[in-house]
Amino acid sequence: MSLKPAAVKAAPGKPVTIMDVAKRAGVSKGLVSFALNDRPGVSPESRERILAAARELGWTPSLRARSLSTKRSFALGLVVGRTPEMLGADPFFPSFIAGVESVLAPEGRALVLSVVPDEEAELRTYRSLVADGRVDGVFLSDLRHNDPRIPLLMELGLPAVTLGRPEGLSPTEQNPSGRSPFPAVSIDDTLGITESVQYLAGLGHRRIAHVAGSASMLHGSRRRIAFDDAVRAAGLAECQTIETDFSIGAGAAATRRLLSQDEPPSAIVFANDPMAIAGLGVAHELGLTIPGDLSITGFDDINFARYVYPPLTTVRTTPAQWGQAAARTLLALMEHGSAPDLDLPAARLTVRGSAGAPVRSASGAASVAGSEPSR
Amino acid sequence: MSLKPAAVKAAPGKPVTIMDVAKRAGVSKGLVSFALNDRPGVSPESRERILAAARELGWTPSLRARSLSTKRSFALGLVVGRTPEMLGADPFFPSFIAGVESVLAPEGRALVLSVVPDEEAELRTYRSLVADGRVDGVFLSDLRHNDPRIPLLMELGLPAVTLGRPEGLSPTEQNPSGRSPFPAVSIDDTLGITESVQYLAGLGHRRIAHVAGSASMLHGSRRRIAFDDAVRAAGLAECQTIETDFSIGAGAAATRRLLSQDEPPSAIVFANDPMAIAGLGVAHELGLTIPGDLSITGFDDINFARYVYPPLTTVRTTPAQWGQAAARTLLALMEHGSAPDLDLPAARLTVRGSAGAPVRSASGAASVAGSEPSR
DNA sequence: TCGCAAGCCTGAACCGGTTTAGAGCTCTCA
DNA sequence: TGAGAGCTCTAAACCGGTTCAGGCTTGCGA
Repeated sequence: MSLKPAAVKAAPGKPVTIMDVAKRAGVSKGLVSFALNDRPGVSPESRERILAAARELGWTPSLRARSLSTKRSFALGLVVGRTPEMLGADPFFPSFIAGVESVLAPEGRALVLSVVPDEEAELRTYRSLVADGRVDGVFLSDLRHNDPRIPLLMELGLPAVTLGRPEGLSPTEQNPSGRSPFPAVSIDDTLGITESVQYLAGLGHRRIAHVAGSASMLHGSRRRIAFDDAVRAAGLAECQTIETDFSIGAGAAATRRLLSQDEPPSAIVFANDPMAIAGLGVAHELGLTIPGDLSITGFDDINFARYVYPPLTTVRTTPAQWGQAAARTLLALMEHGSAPDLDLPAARLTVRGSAGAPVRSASGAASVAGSEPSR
Repeated sequence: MSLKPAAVKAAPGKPVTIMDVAKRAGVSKGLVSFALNDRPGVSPESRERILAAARELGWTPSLRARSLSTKRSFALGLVVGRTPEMLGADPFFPSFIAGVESVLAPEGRALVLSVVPDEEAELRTYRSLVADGRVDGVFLSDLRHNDPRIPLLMELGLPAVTLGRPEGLSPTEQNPSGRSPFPAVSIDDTLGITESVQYLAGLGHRRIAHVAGSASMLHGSRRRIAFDDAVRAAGLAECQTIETDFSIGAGAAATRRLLSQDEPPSAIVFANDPMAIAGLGVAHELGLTIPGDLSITGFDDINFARYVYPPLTTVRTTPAQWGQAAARTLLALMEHGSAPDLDLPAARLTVRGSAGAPVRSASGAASVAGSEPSR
């Protein structure tokens, strides 16, 4: 009885099917299916015989056939609505995807990725993913106010997990409560902003500016609100906020604008690291010393943050863990029909060198023109 | 005759199938299939009637059923063998993927993405993608010497496109010529390195170092050879090369090592931008002025390059266009069974501020303090 | 007028699984 | 002893397309 190992598929002629296994085990193909999906109604002996036959033949059920009869695709989708530049600048997605993959791969699930430039293409993509039955569920990132994707996914009946808790959905006929029906996996990012402001205020900064992300994005406006709250709590005068689109270029432009004012801020809180790094560059270009003349904090703790000069004081997030948690939640949702919301540990401030005590504490900003103030 | 637009699927009950269309058009389902895939043997009238029926019912053929009977998946795969950190630091893949997507989406093809940490997982992933019939072809990036993926893909019979021309395959039984059977889409990256060295030499640099990528990667060793050649052509003494793994951290460490020598280089050519940016940080930290005390060039022209200080002189590559070209080539390969190699325009040097004339031309390292040379 | 080819079309097999109705058997309990 | 329950298992339908063998018309040349 030569038990050939699975690897020996020998004849490249025809792939082995469930029928081959059934014949070899001397049962019907239906029973093979039952055994494989370990469902009740198969005697232990038969089950063993069937599994052995499958092993010997090196048989794996055809995903395609399974897909057709079960109407599932065993794949999850991620649609990223960003321009290539925005995507490239921000390491969030690569890390997030790596986290997702680390959960999906062992489960035999694949990830279908789409990158689309605008909202119209984004919605169209969800529609076609569903129409083609490409995916069984999707990840929803970069939540926006009154996000059109949520009613769309409800309409399409596609399971989803949101990265963060959606808010500001206007109630619709289908969704009178205005609440998202999808589980949310969230990381509190307000604490990091709060800590940043507290830290800066504690160092003696009185004029702190905020280079915010797009207010149409939930995390953009949330961080902005956290900033305002923290500023108020710290008893600082009103502090300036500039809204951007989260892009590097916008971060540079905002920094330039802030620093060219009569009374420039002595510290800037950036809503993400790429903008903070651009801000660092602008400050250097203007001849400012960091953190002497200007303190800078970022958000995300991207890989670069540690290696720019001075190393960026920033808020550390963990996109890979977020990806893992989101993937697990989505799988659970699909398996049990529901899954609880999940809150990951809040993002905390990581202190490095880009923020420090201002050279002159409160009075006025150091003169900007010449690089060296007095000395 | 109410022609309901496709969008009106009304009854969410049962999805429309090819049978519904056949009935409505008064033909057999076989003929519908023929008409849809416009194959000969369908009269113009029938074809028109069938397409109209399909339109009226808003019918799209089921991808799953098509997959089962045609044994195709209408999806392409990309397996990225990088750690999350490496992936996140380098915007190559996001841009590349965006380019790929821009070609795939209109064709109704999807992209299946896998991120794996090591070579073993990488090879396993290709195997399971094929076993599951998830993809009809794959992109092969980050080519290595004697790349094990090439014989594997040949064995699996999976169409592929290589990013760059593979070399150094040892001949095997199946592949006695040792040549890759897959079309290659390449960008000459040696010109950029050559230009970098020429540019630096032209500015008066005599001691130019190279922080190279991993020599096990084809582009790593190719850039290194280009560097050596260019150095020789410029008549410079032997120049130092440090091999790294392309990571930011390694770039920083290499820079530190180079600059701590008795006779440090006056210019460093980095094999990618993340390392160059880290180099910039180290130089600043050591109190060096750039480009007065140290000139730096990078490779790739990532988004950050323009916004660091000083803006990075680097070699511009176009990953998105590479992605487009690779996707088109892969589609052509799958359609016609073969596709020609394609060479994209060579990457060229983009001059910004991070490289300049050394403060003191040849003799020794310049004094570090002042930033303005003479003017 | 017949034979034959070409064009159009149908019916059925097929892809490789899942699922369901029900057959056959054994066991239990009245 | 016989009805009914419970278990194991089979056969066949089904998912929704593609593909192929062959049937029916029609037209043309012999």
